[in-house]
Amino acid sequence: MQPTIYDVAKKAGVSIATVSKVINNNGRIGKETRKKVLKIMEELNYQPSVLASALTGKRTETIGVLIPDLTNPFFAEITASMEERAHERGFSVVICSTKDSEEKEAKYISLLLRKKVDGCILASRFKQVGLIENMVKQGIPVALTSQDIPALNLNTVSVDDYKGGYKATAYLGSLGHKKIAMIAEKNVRSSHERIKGYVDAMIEMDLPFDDTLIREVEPTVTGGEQATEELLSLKEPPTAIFAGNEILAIGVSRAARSFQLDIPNDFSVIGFDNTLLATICDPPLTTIAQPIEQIGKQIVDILISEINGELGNKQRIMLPPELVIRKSTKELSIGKRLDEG
Amino acid sequence: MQPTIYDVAKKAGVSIATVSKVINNNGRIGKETRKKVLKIMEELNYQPSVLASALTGKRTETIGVLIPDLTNPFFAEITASMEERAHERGFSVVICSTKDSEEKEAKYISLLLRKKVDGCILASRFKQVGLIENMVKQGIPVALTSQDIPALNLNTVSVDDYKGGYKATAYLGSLGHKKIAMIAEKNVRSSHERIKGYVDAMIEMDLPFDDTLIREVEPTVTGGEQATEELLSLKEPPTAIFAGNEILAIGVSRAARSFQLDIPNDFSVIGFDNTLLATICDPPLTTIAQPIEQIGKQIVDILISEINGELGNKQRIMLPPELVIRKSTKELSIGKRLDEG
DNA sequence: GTGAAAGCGCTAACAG
DNA sequence: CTGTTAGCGCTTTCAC
Repeated sequence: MQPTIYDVAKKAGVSIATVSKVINNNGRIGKETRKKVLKIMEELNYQPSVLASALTGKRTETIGVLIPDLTNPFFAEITASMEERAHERGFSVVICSTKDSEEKEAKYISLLLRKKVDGCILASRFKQVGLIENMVKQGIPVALTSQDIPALNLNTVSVDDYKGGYKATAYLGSLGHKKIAMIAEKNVRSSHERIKGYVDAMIEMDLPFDDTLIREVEPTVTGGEQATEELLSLKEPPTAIFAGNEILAIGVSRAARSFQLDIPNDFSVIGFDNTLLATICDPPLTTIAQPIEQIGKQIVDILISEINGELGNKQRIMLPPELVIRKSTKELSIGKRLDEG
Repeated sequence: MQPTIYDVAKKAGVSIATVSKVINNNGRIGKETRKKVLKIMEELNYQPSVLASALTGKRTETIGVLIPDLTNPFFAEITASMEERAHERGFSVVICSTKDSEEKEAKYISLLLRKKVDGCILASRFKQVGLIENMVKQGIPVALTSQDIPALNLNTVSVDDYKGGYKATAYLGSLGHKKIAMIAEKNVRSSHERIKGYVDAMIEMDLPFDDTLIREVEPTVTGGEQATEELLSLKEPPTAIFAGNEILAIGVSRAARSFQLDIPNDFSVIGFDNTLLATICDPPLTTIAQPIEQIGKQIVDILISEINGELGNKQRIMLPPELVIRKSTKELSIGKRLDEG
């Protein structure tokens, strides 16, 4: 159906070797010959088969990307960034949503192996370290993003979650808030780091806190909502909450509103990630921005470097998070401060 | 690096033909032999190369998906649904974001052709009909979603945009709103259909309207915001707006609020799509739901049927949209009705 | 039941 | 400069 190199060769009256050379722009080819071959390729709308090419030892120009869930704006955005960069670099990406299922992780890794992808990016929350080791052993380049597995020596690009947690909390403190709570996603390494940042900032600011102020929940709107309701029902409720991501932050806002609290006048919320959601919700969220674009771009670049064998030793890059101030945070009003006296 | 069929054959003491047969579960193979080969494959962690297999005429088990933009929740959600279904059916997907660029459309189509994908899904806003015809001519199965190109006889799954527009408008009317405006996305076929639905509903309800009540804008929050500001500045401003999608609807809400209008008490908004955004914004949006899951699933199923040659003639499926009532719409208050006399 | 061998479309020496 | 040829890893007749 689709023309092959033979069709081009025959029609151009040359050998397939010659055609191959003009395709790959190598070897010495006469100017006229090249022009003729090019013309025929055009006429036939010939597209060289990446399959056949890869079979002879070249690359498939494909990288596999495993993410937990495309419908989560954070992953959608980072995937978009990886996809864009990969295409710029001549690679395409095959996306696999693991849904946090170990079964799917295994299935997709095997799938990617069979398809002979040139490399793999595991974005966040990949569970089975053994599978990763297996790939590495088979010689396929692997890179991690938004998660670090210190036990493995792998290329990694992630944001400094600890610093992000610290910054968020410190900012709330700088606004005069004393009672600051944190709602974090459960069972995720990066979330633990954010909590550590929160804790250290609280200690450093000499602000009292205890376990009741730290909630680990499912990363859903209702998760954030319920935790907030509980927190606001405390005898001494927090005046500000640091939410570990923006889905949670939206839950926080919703609960606060149901308690008749005006954001940011009565109550402040800060999120984490800086996805579309932060700009879209009302009021727009103050948040700790991850450089999503840059993370995606850089992880792809590093993976491709490794594929090209250009990498000496593994890269471990930690990008700084940044505070983005919008409308969901405000100085604690004098009245409130006096209340807390 | 990775083991091949030869490695397995040698270690198992059989020929590669035999191994091939056990892989594909065809031909007659002795029970013992099969067991032994299977065991060796396991030991070697052998993954048959899809490349080599495809080169002999089998499928690549890959489908290409072209969408405008992954960071748009609607496309992210539909992509997620397609990806999930494709994997269930044994296919993987390579994602290409066209960013509405004709250059990228052409580049990605060519890429997918070179990779020998088994088929292609074009999701919305694909511009160059010629490119599609080309693929079809080369024998590549193509399916369309969220867009119909009546000139081409292609498999299509989309929502009934006309009916959706009609329903949205009729619902607003049923709430007592008389002055209903529409803000739609520019230059998109499906958007035009939604407008038609709006117009027909207005006429049928005998509600007055003219061109000033219909705005076509860029599909951004600010697009929706500005249009709404203009509409609300009219001598007789609308009491309800039908937004062509949820990004626009969020812009509408924002502008309404800046006009000191309370949603839904003073002002109603209805959106279209029913993405995450509708549930997340405040108040949650009443909207016309597209069956996103189903669209994604069905388009994949149809494409695979065509790949398998199981399809007699092309399918053109139009799914019904559904009204989802949330908190952004409300009966027009008596006061307002009297005002309007 | 099993294996030998041709061929899928292309690349990479190696000749000429 | 251009062509011949031997694979790449696998499938598929066709013999045995």
